[in-house]
Amino acid sequence: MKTTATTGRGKTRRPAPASAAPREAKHPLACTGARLRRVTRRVTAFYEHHMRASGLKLSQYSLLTQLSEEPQSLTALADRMDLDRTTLSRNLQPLMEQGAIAESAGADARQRLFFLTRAGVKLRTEARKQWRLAQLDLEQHLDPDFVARLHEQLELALKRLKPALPEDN
Amino acid sequence: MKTTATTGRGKTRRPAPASAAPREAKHPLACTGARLRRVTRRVTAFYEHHMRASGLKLSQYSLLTQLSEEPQSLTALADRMDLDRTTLSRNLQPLMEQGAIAESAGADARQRLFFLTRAGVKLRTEARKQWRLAQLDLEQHLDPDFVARLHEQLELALKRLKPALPEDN
DNA sequence: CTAAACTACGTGCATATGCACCTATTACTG
DNA sequence: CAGTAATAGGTGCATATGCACGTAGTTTAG
Repeated sequence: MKTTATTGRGKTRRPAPASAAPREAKHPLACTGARLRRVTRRVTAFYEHHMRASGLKLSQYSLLTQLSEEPQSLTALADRMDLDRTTLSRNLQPLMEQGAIAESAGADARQRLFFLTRAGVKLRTEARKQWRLAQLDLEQHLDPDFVARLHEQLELALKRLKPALPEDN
Repeated sequence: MKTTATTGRGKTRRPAPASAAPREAKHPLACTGARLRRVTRRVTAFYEHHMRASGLKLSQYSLLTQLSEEPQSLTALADRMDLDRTTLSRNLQPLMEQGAIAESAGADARQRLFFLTRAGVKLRTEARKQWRLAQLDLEQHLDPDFVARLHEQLELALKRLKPALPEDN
């Protein structure tokens, strides 16, 4: 196998082929998804670092926070968080085993309503301190206004993508 | 097993306990991490939907793209993508089994240099068409300028967070 | 030159994420 | 009311993600 077959130095930054679509005349059409994923990885690491002491992952803290507002069914929570039902179901397990979250039957025999136990409330309250430090530290690194603008953009993106992929099938 | 015992009245949705949250006068100090993760989930789903036909996940396409520039070692690639080395190592496996990526020894006996095989190049070329449609569709949903601004912000965030968590230990 | 330090990578474990497919209830319909 | 559609969840499978810890090759201190 020729190791360098396809390599051939690709640094010749093309001088705009003048033939491309108008949209790309401006930007190189980079992958938004990959960028988002990458930034999310780094930012997540940032939070995890701070929240380590709390014994909660960022995702778990988020879950507790969502449930702290009111008991919710799996589907409702999944919709609210843009999470797959089955993912959410499994994400809840460690927290249930840990006794932070419990479930009760809903009006519907199929439904399971999840809610924070007393221990869960306490756990979240403690973790919130760490989360707060993480958030403040992040805003210090990124600049508070920058973060505020980013939040607006993220919210807007969510709104605009909502109808884009409602429920495929 | 029904754990409903302790629950009793699960439907007593408490009327918003007059929450004491006067702290954040300016903004509600929302979680940037959770928002990013949520948007990333939705955007990822958007891409996956389009790329389905290619047989590649967005993450795999990203990997192939990174490697298409030049063969790289695990660590180098991991650094470049803000990915944990071990995560990257495992993400490469399906692509290697699939024959899209292969490895060769580097100058250093410890190192493994990964590169696209001929099949990998082809696979990526094909997938790129789908990716392109996804990207264009996304930009149509979000507005191209919006996306451009978002990219700038994400890049800036990366830059500003770079020194924040170099290599913990 | 040898032992410690460093570097590149791997394994086991735990969680995160979503799809295809399956079961149990409930709602709807003729 | 039987039969079907719609709803709420679950399981198995595959990938994604990162940490703690372990191993082998490399560099460096003495």
